[in-house]
Amino acid sequence: MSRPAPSAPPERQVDLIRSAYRLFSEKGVHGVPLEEIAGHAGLSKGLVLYYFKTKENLVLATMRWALDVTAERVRKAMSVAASPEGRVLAMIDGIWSGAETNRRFYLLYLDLAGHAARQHQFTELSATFRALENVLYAEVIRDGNAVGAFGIEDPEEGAVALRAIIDGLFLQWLQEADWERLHPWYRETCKRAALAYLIRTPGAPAA
Amino acid sequence: MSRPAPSAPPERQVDLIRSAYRLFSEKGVHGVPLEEIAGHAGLSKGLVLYYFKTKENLVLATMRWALDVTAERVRKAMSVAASPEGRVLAMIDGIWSGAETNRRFYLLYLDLAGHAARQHQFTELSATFRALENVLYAEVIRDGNAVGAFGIEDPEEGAVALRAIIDGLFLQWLQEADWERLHPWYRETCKRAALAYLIRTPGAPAA
DNA sequence: CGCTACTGACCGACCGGTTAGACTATCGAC
DNA sequence: GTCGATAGTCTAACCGGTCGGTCAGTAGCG
Repeated sequence: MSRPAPSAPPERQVDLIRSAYRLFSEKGVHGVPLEEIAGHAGLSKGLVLYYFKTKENLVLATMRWALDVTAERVRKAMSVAASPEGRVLAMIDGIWSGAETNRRFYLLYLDLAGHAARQHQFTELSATFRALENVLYAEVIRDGNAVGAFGIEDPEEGAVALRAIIDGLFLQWLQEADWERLHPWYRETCKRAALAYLIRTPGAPAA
Repeated sequence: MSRPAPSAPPERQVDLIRSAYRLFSEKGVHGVPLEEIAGHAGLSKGLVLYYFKTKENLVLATMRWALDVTAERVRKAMSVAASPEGRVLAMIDGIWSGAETNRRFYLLYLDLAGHAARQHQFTELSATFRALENVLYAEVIRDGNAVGAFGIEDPEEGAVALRAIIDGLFLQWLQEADWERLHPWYRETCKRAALAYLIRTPGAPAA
């Protein structure tokens, strides 16, 4: 009754990953027993191990999934605008899409960073993700340079710095007690800081 | 013999905190049992609970201690230089003091951020620390504005952004597989990014 | 004697992982 | 067409290790 027709098998794995994602970001990876993840998805603990073999695998899969979804969201947000400044602003709007979503993702991302610094399984995962994102950022910067809007000598380094501004603001924002109210302020601060960094000669438009 | 003359009582607590600090940053707060911390300091587990009552208290005390020590180090580093640019550079040199030290501190700081976002005990601690640091940053920016070296409208916001650059670079650096080699590069990138953000009109000295 | 520092044995909860088996579902053999 | 056989999905009960915390008690010291 509770599980009438066994739907498509891969379906269940995604259910588990989704409920793991939510719980991990709420309580931290170490704070969530497998039983809770399974229960939250209406399944039994044994099934989690059946599909993922170990908890670490589940964590890995969950992070991969979250990274993919988020990267895709950002990529989509960037593709609309035309001018370099516009693309940066659109990108930042896309990244700071909503308090709840951002909080969930970045809390998990924090866990990932901690794991990446200590276990090479996670190091690879985070390196891949960062490399992908940084290519995007560098692209935007290169475009901006080409039109004369930005003046960044080394676009690769610029990408790292731009990313630092974003990540660093998220890191601070996460620790705010009233993060929900402050979300818009951090988003706008992010825009201002990013443009202040990228645009070397203010007031001078295209070349 | 092993504990001949009971030295000053607070001595032992600092021993425990120091060994906790080292182990927490190596393996993460959840990865270190009390017994290991005590053993590492040549004491028994019971004593840890005797002094700190709970593990959470020990974690709190350890983070407080690490924050204090680090803040003091940064404060000292800033006080030497004269020009605004010089102070910023000295500050960044002071912050990026060494790969080992930085890694230890920031890995613990990452844990703190995660806890701060979920438990209000830690929220307060991190808020206090951030407030203190941001006052320092804002001060430097205000000084730079006054001499015409910087062009930041809102020094408070500038402090948050400056901090974001630093934290964000640390966050990325931590996840690098070869963090030891890359430490100098990140430090210099930090300087360039900070100055690029702070100095609005390059080439234009004092007002 | 009483106080503080300290230990080691112990307890109970928690949790990742194992296992035996139930319940289909598909498919070939007759 | 139906009857095993085999495979895939899923559960519930269980196991064993780990770890925070308790406690009874010892040792030195004023």
